[in-house]
Amino acid sequence: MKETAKLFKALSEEVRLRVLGLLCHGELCVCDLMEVLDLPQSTISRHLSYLANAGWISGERRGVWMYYRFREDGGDLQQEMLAVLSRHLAVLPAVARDHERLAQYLKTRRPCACC
Amino acid sequence: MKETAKLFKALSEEVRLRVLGLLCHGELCVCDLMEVLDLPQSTISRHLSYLANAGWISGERRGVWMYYRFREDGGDLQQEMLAVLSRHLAVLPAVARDHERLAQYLKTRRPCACC
DNA sequence: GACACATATCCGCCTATGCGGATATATAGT
DNA sequence: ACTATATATCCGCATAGGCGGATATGTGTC
Repeated sequence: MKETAKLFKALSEEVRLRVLGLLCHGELCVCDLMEVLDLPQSTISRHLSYLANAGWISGERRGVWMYYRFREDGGDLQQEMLAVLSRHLAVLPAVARDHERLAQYLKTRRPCACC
Repeated sequence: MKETAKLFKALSEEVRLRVLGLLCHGELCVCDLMEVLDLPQSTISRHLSYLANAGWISGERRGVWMYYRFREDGGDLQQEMLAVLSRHLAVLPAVARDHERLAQYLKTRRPCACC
C-alpha cells in the first residue's frame, strides 16, 4: 500500500513527468537531461533519485556518466501504469516540446566514449 | 501537464487510496467512510475534497448526506488509470480488509431516508 | 597525485499538505 | 425558531518535499 502510494507520488510532479517522457525515447544521462530540460544539475539529479527510489527507473554507471532508463522488472501495477502513462505523456504539449529539443540536442551532442 | 500531475498526486496518499478502493463498490457518504476507515470526520472530508478537486470523484447532496462516487466524465488518462487502479487496489491487503469492514457495516447501517 | 568533468548530496529557505479538535454551515424534523 | 445530524472549513502544528547554489564524491586522463 505504501509502495503503491509511493509509485504515484513519484508521478505527481511536473519535472519528473517530463523526465519520464524523455526516457520513453531510451536511456539518458544527467547532463543530457540538464541540457534538454534547461534545469540545474542538482534539480535533475534529485528528481532522478526520487524516481529511482520509487522504483520507476534505474541508473547504470558507464565511465563518468550515469545512464538512467525505465526498469523492466517492476510489478504488475507498474508495468500497466507505464503503458498508460507513456501513451499519455506523448500527447502533452510540454512533453512534445521536450522531444523536439531532445532530437535537436542529439544531433549536436559531442561524441561520447561509451556509446 | 499540471492536471496530469494533480491526478497522480491525489493517488499518492494511503487514506485516499483506501477511500477509492471503497468507492469501487459504489457511492458512499462521509459518515459511511468514517465508520469503515475509523478516521475522524475532518480527515475524511478533507481527503474527499482533495479527490474531488483533482477530478477523481464528485459529490451529490441528498438531504443531509453527501454521496461521493467516481466521475465517469474524466479524460482518457483518467479512465484508463481507473481501470488499472481498481484492479490493483482490490489486490492490496489493506483494501481487502476495508471491503470486509464495509460489508459488515452495511448489514447494520441504520435505515437511510434517501436510498 | 593533480586536474577536469559528471554526478550526488548538503544546505537554508519556502510552500504544500498531513493531522485532528474546534467551529461554522446546511438540512430535516418538530 | 430550536434542535439534531451531517458535512465543510478553520486552526495550529509537524513533516515532506520543491528549489538552486555550494560542496563532496567518483571517475578518467595526464
